[in-house]
Amino acid sequence: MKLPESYYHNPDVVALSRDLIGKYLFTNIDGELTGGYIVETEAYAGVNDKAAHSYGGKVTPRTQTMYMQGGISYVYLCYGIHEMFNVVVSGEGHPHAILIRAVHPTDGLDVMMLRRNMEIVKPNITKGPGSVAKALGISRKINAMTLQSDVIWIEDRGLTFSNEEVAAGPRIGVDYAGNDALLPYRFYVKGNIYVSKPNK
DNA sequence: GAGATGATTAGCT
DNA sequence: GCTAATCATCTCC
Repeated sequence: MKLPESYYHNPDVVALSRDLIGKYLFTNIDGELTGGYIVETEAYAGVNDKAAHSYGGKVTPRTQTMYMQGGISYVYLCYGIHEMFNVVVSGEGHPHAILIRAVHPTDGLDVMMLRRNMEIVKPNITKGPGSVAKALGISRKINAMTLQSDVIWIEDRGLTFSNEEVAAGPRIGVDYAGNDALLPYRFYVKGNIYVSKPNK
């Protein structure tokens, strides 16, 4: 049921971001299975996107992961506190990535609560990219890991959302990117309680 | 080797 | 709504 390697080789990162809505993301870290279906994504489109780390074809020890063959993870630390999980897509040399911003949890809720230091399940348990990574146990240790592994993977369980249920809009937290900050590269399920920020 | 900064979040007002 | 927390990474010297 895992999405095949070829799924990630699509060079149209924006179309894939839309398609990932409703897919199931799972991790099996330290023997604890956690996961749920994706309700919010953002596309980061290669060398021409000012908001992407890879803008202008920049390659550094951190960003080299984005240039690898699609179908792997890209995990990195932001603000010294939050780790973010991205899916690398397209082919080698094309630094396209999709940031997973929110997940609707279905499995391992108790484990997520422990990781998040929560007593009860609240919507913000997997709301926002930093929260998703923490709840699912994602860390930089699994940077550049293939999504065909048994540690982290994405499944298609036949869940789909219609175009009426999915909205597109500008990305969050990329105001510095000038005109590119306005691109409708963010996709989310309207009204879902796990979606961050504007939600209508 | 030092200085600036960010795909953010939580907690308080 | 506002702001502190907090550090790997990048950019120059």
